[in-house]
Amino acid sequence: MPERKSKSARVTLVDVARKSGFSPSTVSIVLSEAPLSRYVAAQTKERIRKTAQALGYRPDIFARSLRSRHSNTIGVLVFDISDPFCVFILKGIEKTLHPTQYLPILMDAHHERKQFERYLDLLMERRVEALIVVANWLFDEGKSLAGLREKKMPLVVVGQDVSKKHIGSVTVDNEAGGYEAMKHLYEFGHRQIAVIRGPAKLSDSQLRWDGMQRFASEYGLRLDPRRIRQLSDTLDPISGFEGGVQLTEELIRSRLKFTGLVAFDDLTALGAVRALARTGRSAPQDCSVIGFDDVPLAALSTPGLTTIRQPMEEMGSLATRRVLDVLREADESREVTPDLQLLPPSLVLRDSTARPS
Amino acid sequence: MPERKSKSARVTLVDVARKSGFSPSTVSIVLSEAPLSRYVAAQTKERIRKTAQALGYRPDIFARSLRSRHSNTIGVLVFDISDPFCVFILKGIEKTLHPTQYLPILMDAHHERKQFERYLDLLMERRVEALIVVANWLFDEGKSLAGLREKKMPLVVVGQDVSKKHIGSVTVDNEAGGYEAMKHLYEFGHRQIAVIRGPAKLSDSQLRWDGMQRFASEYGLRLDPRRIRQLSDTLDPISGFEGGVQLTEELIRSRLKFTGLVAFDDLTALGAVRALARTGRSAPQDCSVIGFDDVPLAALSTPGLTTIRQPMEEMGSLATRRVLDVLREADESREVTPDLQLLPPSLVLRDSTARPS
DNA sequence: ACAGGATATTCAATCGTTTTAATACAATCG
DNA sequence: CGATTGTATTAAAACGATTGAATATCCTGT
Repeated sequence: MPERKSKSARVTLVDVARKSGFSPSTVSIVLSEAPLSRYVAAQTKERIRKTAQALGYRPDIFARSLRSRHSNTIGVLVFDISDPFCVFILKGIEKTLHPTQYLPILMDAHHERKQFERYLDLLMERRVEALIVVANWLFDEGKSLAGLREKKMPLVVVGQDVSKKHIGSVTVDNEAGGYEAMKHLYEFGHRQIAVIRGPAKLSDSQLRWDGMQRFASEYGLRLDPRRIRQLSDTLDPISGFEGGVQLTEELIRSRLKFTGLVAFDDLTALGAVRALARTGRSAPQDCSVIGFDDVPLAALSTPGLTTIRQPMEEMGSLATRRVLDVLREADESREVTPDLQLLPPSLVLRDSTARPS
Repeated sequence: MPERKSKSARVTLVDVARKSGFSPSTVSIVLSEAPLSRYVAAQTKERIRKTAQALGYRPDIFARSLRSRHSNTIGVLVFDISDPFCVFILKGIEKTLHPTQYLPILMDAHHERKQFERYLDLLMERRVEALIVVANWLFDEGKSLAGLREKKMPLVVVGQDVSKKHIGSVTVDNEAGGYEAMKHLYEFGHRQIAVIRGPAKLSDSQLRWDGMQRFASEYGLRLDPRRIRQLSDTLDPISGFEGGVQLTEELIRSRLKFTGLVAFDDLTALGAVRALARTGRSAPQDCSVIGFDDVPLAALSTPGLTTIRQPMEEMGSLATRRVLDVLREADESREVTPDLQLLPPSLVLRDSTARPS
């Protein structure tokens, strides 16, 4: 007599139990490697695993999560996935999460506040156990995020410093980066250096500028305010490029000589390169240009863009390890003081900078 | 006397039922807008919704999915998220899914076959109701994917044509694109045109080349085989750039004159631009260069890259609508013949092409 | 006055796990 | 020898929703 025909294709834990001759409890304990499995005879484990394999059993994650109160997922909320800045952070997150039990659930806020809130909500609904926010730009989502602290949801923001709101943050050391950028041009022999600062609302902008000023004062370099420009506060990530083009053209029209230019980021730098070309100049012959970030484009443009690299994959990885740490200490959760972690930038030398001619 | 203190913060459907004075069934029916809610008095609905709101009730998706057998998720498996080609396809998918009940779950195979299989598995485990595969490059995942057909899982591949395996596919019309690229250079007056074809293993390569040949034969243009090169079959998406540099340098060294170059894709084109620059030439003055794809970089490089645009967002959107259609017809699932849908490419004119001097 | 349909609500079973407490037996201890 | 401890397994109660069948009431037409 054939075994009773299963009406649905679904193989359940009870099926495995029946077939293997043990109770559902035991099967569950073995297959989910619960603490109690310490007491299960090796032989039993073996047999259960074999039959599970043979039947092609796959646990139902919904039933499992419902009962165990664990979703085994971590929410990743990114501000704009089309910003090349994000992608390698995501890679870092993913690689770090890969060997763990956790699965990342990725949401893209498309740079819109409403979307951000909505997806944040959706992630809560999906019962993620922790949250990583990848924010290249940030308005004042602090409010939405602060609410999470009360729910004891582990949270780290990467790319922006919100440690003042007692939210764990991972960023590059922007101040050091600004310092390095300026230093690089200075060491090549540039003395008349223009700067395109980032949007005022972005904390990165000030920090990078601080670094440049620190270098200038340490080395007795004068940064003429007339050679300093600032990007406007638009939110579009691409606007850095347009801004770079315009502000560089302005600088050129001002007739004030400059042999080097520190751009806020790579997109701005590419804009500068474009502006130089439009006016019959070129980098680095007529003006050295250095960017910030080291987005993938930087290596592919001509000339290859010299830039200050953010260790993006490492940033993603670090952020991930932080939330994992919190998750592990679950109950004893010592309420680890959420603080800022800075990663060092590094200079990537390509072809857009050279000695002044 | 205060109401009984809830021991957990969790508000459940039963709580709403108690508080509103209706049974859990009714509450469920109302809040999930089940068919039966047609019969529920408007007043009742109102009251239930109000108390749910007041209590801050959020349904438990695990319980819900467990019982209803619906995950309300759609898997999106991308080959390599750092390929700029993908990003806008993802945007298209997301935007199309946004107004629906479905949530995309994104996985990145990191260009590795093993990862691909693993994530495919994970998505099945998560009980996604449909699958969209975003494949810029594709080995022969046909096998893994064919298995899905048997499980009646709606599936569409975007970016590669696997319609021969009876798998729904959405791609750009590569043949037409190749035709257009060649036509553009021809109309500018170029007659000595070099071509860097794509890797042999990529079906795109042949199709684009077919289109170029068709144009050539229609217009009596001779494509000298000595001006034709082909990228090697490496899998790294960035390799297009390196390949572009090398093959263009080869072409230049060959002393064979060419005033225009059709590159396989934008990265290859950027490589060509780099090679020209290295040898003291420049686009478009010494040689017009046209790419394919219109990745974000294309607009930001200097010179801006003339290219054949793939309507990426539209491709993502179309793919999504296709799986949604299948999901809607759930039971009557007429087993819609999975076939290929082609979207038209378009010429984007920038600064890397011009009349020959 | 009653069958039968439409409206409005509820009962109770169920989805597939995990987990707590219980059972059964063997070994060890004082 | 009774009590304790440690192994090995299981029974049964959750987890929080959905759903098919059942109940109850109200119309409406004949």
